[in-house]
Amino acid sequence: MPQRGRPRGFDADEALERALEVFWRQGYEGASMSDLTAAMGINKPSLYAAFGSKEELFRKAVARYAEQDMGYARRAFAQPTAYEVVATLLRENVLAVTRPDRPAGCLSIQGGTACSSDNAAVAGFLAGSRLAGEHALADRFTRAVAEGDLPADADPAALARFVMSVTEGQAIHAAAGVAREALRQTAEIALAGFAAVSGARLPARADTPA
Amino acid sequence: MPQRGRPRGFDADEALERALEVFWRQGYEGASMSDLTAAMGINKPSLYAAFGSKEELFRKAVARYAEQDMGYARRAFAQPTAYEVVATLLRENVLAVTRPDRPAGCLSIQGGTACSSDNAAVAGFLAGSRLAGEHALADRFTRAVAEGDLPADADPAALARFVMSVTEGQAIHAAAGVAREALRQTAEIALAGFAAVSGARLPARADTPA
DNA sequence: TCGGATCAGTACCGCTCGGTACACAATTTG
DNA sequence: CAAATTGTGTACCGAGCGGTACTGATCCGA
Repeated sequence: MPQRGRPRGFDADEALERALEVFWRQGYEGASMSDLTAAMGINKPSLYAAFGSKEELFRKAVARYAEQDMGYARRAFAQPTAYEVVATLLRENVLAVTRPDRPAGCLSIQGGTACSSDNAAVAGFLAGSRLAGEHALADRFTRAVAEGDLPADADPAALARFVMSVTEGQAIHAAAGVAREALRQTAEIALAGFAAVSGARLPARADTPA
Repeated sequence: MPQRGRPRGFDADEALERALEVFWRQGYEGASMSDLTAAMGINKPSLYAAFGSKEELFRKAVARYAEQDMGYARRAFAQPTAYEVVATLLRENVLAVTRPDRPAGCLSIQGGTACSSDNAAVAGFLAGSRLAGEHALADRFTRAVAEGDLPADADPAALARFVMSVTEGQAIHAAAGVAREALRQTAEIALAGFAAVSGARLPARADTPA
């Protein structure tokens, strides 16, 4: 479709990226429209024309986040065994929540776990998307049981809940300023614990780094 | 000291309790002064006279929370062995974050992990108090190494970080509505993982419930 | 070159925020 | 009783909130 009217004077993708970082650092309620427009380099009417409302902007930011910052989760799910799925998930999560070029922690939690009653939908939306990820991990574990790299009596949902609890706790630690190397240690403890408790089949060659 | 002037028309302790619950459910920024005064049953000037400011009220609420809702942590630290410390901590944490008579989750996280730049001190204060608890757990593990119920090569700080990550993740799960029984499973997985990885000396009689 | 369409910028909307001035009520002390 | 002291309730403060009306500027197709 050919363009009609005056062309947009800013890159919507880049503006969304800036908004994402503000939401990540300050949370949904803590990010004011002034904070957002200042970071995005546009005025409010442009923001509303391009993104609809503050809440729609937030949801689009979360979608962008899921695509470009949670990609490691999809890579993890594609690993051949449950052990490697968890190893990838835990280790990549440490990197993701401590990237020097991004805010610390995870948007899904920093965005807001508690909100005023007006914005309860935002907290609910974030909680729901985290639980959806957990459900996907449980499904992956169910497949692992079928494929024999988890024992038949393993509880996929409970194991997934354990792994996600660790990653969420790590995200909170990162947001509190805990260093990447410290979180790496924790991830290895959690991984070894997962292996011991789940009875997961281990990979042939040890891949625990020195 | 004898009373002078008009006596206070409300119970400050009970009012603080109501404020605590509002902060717990809605977070520091999500709780407006109107929300607070409505729940406390007093007017704003009374609140300011009795508690100073919104932030001071919050800090007092957190102190009260630490005393009456985190008591299980002190009980846990008093257990005779590292294994029992962790078992108590994880199991009692599940109960604490899913009490039917309280908001779901944990005030220290629901209070706010991310804030507007004006309120950054609040998020920092909460993060600091969580890390202080973790440090206390690490110290308890150091003692356990000395007492021989953790092996000499155990890393107290890393183990403490692991345990706290799990409890924080569980708190987030609870706030998202995950049921107590589900979190109990997760706690048992984490406990068994801790035992396996740390090499903690197990208690003589198995105390894993059916 | 002109009309329709879309975007940008200013200036504003009603509302709520955290916080307070002030008059009045209730109590103790003399 | 009066004076001193402290809490209560109303009514208000300046500031910032999320969101928008409106005026120009800038593009396209005819």
